[in-house]
Amino acid sequence: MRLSKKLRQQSLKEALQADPFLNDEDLARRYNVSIQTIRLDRMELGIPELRERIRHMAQQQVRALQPEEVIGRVIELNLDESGISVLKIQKEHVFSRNGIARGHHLFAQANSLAVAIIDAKVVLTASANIRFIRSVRLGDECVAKAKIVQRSSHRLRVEVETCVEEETVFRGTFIMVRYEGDGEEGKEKPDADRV
Amino acid sequence: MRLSKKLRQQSLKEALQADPFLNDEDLARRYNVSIQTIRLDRMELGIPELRERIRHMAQQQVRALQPEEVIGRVIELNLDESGISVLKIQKEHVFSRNGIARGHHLFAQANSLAVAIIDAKVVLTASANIRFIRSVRLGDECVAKAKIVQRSSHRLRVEVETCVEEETVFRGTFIMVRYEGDGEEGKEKPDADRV
DNA sequence: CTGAATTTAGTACTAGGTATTAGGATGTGG
DNA sequence: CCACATCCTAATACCTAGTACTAAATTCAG
Repeated sequence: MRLSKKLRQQSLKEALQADPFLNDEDLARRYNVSIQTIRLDRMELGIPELRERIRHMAQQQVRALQPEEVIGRVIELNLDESGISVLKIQKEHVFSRNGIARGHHLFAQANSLAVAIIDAKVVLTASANIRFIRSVRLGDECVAKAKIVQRSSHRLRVEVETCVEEETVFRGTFIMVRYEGDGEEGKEKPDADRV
Repeated sequence: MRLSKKLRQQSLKEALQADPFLNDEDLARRYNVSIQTIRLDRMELGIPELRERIRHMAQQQVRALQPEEVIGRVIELNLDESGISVLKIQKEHVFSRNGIARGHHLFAQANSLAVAIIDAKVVLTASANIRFIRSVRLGDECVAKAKIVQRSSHRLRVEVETCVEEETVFRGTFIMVRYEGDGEEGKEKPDADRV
């Protein structure tokens, strides 16, 4: 038997969520209705046509593809001194069950900022000591401030503190290693203490 | 002046790499040639039409969207005991300049595994102490082993060691907090020590 | 100047639609 | 049972962004 309009539209919505690559013809076959019916349904549900849906996905892809040199957006940078980056917590950063950000995203913001403020060809993290002080939630704007607090020839200590509206949510100390990489950039691991 | 065929095709390739959303008409205007010329160029360069390009990108997007409950693939799991996950280092995990994996991806693998092995409604990371022992490179298979080494009512210590072919590349100790979340799942932060 | 390479024009056809009009089927209240 | 509404389908014209193909015009190089 054919589904009622309501059920069909409900199902249609879910089907397209699961597989946005279905065209109207596929859908018409699936629900045993005419293409026109499917089109009316899409109208009523406000679902754009296949090509628009695909285009939309591809556009997000552009953003997702960006090799995320730094996680978050750098808003201040004093090379070899300090830097600030901002990360807005989106759906993809949180546990779906409770809307709390996964720790590694805060870590990633801090870690990549620590890398970014150091002026060298190659910068790697050797170790880190971190604390997640308060939970961060969907929609929060995390402002990470990084500062170099100690440096020797190629070893640096960077402290990062991340706040959401003046409240500290994360603190970490990163030991970073830098190499000028003069002529040996692509070579194999020179020793230890890298990532 | 108009570019030579060779130069135009070179430039075309780069332009589409930078912005795959350009259609033939846009390109024809850009290079002051006819649409047909652009189409010949695409043929010769083996560049598919706009819609195919977009479709391709969107398909990758599907994979990228997967909410990555655990970073890496879990291959063994003894709930409330231990677990193992494997992460193959891909292009998107490494610094393009040297092919070395960014630290936060190793951290993410370890952290999400630490979350996964704990049997509770809500599990958060309170703090962590980590060391990046050796650099990990493009193509490496990182095998992370996590073990709960200490537990009290809602606080657990998890140790994670990640190896690439028997060689330890990462070690971390994570202090995790669990909540059974009985009836208060969606509520605001109950206290501190969360992420 | 000639011949090849290059560019352009034009036609027929395609997928996957939009937008619109109109007609048929089905159901429901009076 | 009729009337009206809802729902579904059909048909047409049009759109974009192409492919595939033929043919003519232009440009360049020897």
